[in-house]
Amino acid sequence: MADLTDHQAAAWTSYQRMRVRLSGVLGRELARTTGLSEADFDVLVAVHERPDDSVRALALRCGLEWEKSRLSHQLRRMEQRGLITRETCEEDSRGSVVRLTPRGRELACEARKHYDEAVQRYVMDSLTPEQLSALAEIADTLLDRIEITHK
Amino acid sequence: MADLTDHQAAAWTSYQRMRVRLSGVLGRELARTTGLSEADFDVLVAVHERPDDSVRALALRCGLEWEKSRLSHQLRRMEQRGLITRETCEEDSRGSVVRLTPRGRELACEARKHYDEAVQRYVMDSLTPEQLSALAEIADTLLDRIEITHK
DNA sequence: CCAGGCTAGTTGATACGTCAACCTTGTCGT
DNA sequence: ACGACAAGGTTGACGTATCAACTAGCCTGG
Repeated sequence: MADLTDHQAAAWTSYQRMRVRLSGVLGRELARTTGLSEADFDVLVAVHERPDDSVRALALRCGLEWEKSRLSHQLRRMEQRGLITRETCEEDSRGSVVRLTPRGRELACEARKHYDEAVQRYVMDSLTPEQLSALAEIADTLLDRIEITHK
Repeated sequence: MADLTDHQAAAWTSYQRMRVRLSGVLGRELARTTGLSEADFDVLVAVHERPDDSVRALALRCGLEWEKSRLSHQLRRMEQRGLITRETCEEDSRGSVVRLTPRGRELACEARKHYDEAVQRYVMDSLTPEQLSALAEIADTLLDRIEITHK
């Protein structure tokens, strides 16, 4: 197996730096404007997308592609801060149903607004339509690749 | 400020999924083959690139673009595991100098090999040269953008 | 129907990251 | 020369991520 070429290594470095910086600024933007972490945000948005602002924990877990213990810890903290509630599930009493509190709903909307605006500002405003399409295509290609070699 | 278009939102989602999956597989690859975390790896490689396998903590911090407390915590853990040592700096007794232990050096080389091979396998093998160049250009564009709006 | 295994979720331990407070040492203006 | 301030690092507290072990409810073959 040959080493990476200089060109490849440079591209990889740029990607890594971009990745770190980007989640840095987006995360700080969220924290500053709403006091939420990205994990909080992901959960709130995912739940808010469901009818009734409530969803089975299992479905949430699959949608987010999170470890079950990660979700469990995160939900515990969010419940303590009054963003969500947890009830035991009707159909399967092993399961639990997550529901947004009014405060959770409010923050979800607020955060979504700020977040999208930041993505617009930091990403969409800088890339040409061709670049954006190229990025999507690259991402989907790599996702397929990972999927395949890991199944 | 207009909402993101469907196309933009889809591209962003793909990027996010790719980002998460990719660091997931690369991280697990490192852990499996060498027992190192990505943080360990970044430090070991950065130090190993220096003459004498040693470097001023400050320089390391700048190179990695890490918070100072992050580096401090990380170095403490790595010192405990026998990967590095810390001595007080000659020229400036506030500072400290990080040095690889033999074991640290060995792991740095081993890990570098596995990591590059994984990048090759998961990324380079799937992308056309055009896609790779496009990715690098996108990353550099966004890095500039973040740099500018944040200075 | 019931024993084994499977599944949903929780818990505890440990590692990682960030923030703010702190300590020590250098530096610079006066 | 000295006092204030800045810089390099450490520490503690807290939130976050992962792994492994566990609990409890469901389901299926015999």
